[in-house]
Amino acid sequence: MDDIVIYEFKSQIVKALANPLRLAICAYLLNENSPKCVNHIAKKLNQNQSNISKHLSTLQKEGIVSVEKEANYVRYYIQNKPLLQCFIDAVNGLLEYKIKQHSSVLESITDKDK
Amino acid sequence: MDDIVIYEFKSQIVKALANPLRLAICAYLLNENSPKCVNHIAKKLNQNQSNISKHLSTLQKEGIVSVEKEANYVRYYIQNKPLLQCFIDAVNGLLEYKIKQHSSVLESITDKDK
DNA sequence: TTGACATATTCCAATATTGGAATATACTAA
DNA sequence: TTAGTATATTCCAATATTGGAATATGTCAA
Repeated sequence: MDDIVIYEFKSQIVKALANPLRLAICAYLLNENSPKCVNHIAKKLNQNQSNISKHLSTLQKEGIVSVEKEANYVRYYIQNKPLLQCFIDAVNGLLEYKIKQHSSVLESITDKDK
Repeated sequence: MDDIVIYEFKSQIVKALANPLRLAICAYLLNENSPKCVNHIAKKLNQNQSNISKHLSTLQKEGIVSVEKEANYVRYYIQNKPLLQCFIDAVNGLLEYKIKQHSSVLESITDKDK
């Protein structure tokens, strides 16, 4: 198709989620029912503060997380939990499917040995 | 969390989809009801053959597409259409949501001018 | 004001991604 | 065999991503 531009925008969203640490941050915030501050998340994920801050910033740029400021704390939360959960579920499904394929290939190989 | 390894695997799947051209390829194959060969896809998307071939290869590595060979043609198709459609739907939702946020911010700015 | 703390940003080097061009491989038909 | 076609791979330079270290910014409390 010619509307490659729209895929550019879509890929920006996907790219924001295409990183193990950012996926871990999302998974953590999805499971919590209150906004969490940067240091808290950093400690939970055993990462340094500046790195987590940067990753949260890229998630925020794509509208995936948002912030709530109080005193000198900045607390992050998932903007649209149901939507992000759909995304995560789809990824989990794709991973499961990929693993199943792998194992069925392995089985067909070992079956031939019989 | 400590199981960063699992997020590594998940991010590999997401990365395979984190590219505008690969999203366009997926969208195209999702809408078709028969496998398509490399040159065909390349022409449809107005891209050169080697580039499309490489992108298809990265999609295949993550189990997103698969091939069917006949003569000197290699035809690609989406492995699990419902799952990939879920992924695409989630991304579309996230993009719509982001755009809505943007426009509501813009509205609140113009409202203040009144 | 000052010091202490939370967060953001900059700098930088290592690594990964990207796409075009050229080349290699594979299959078919004559 | 050869030529022709489809696809895959290699090479390479440009660009993007990544994370740590250092620094900057912002807020509070004394």
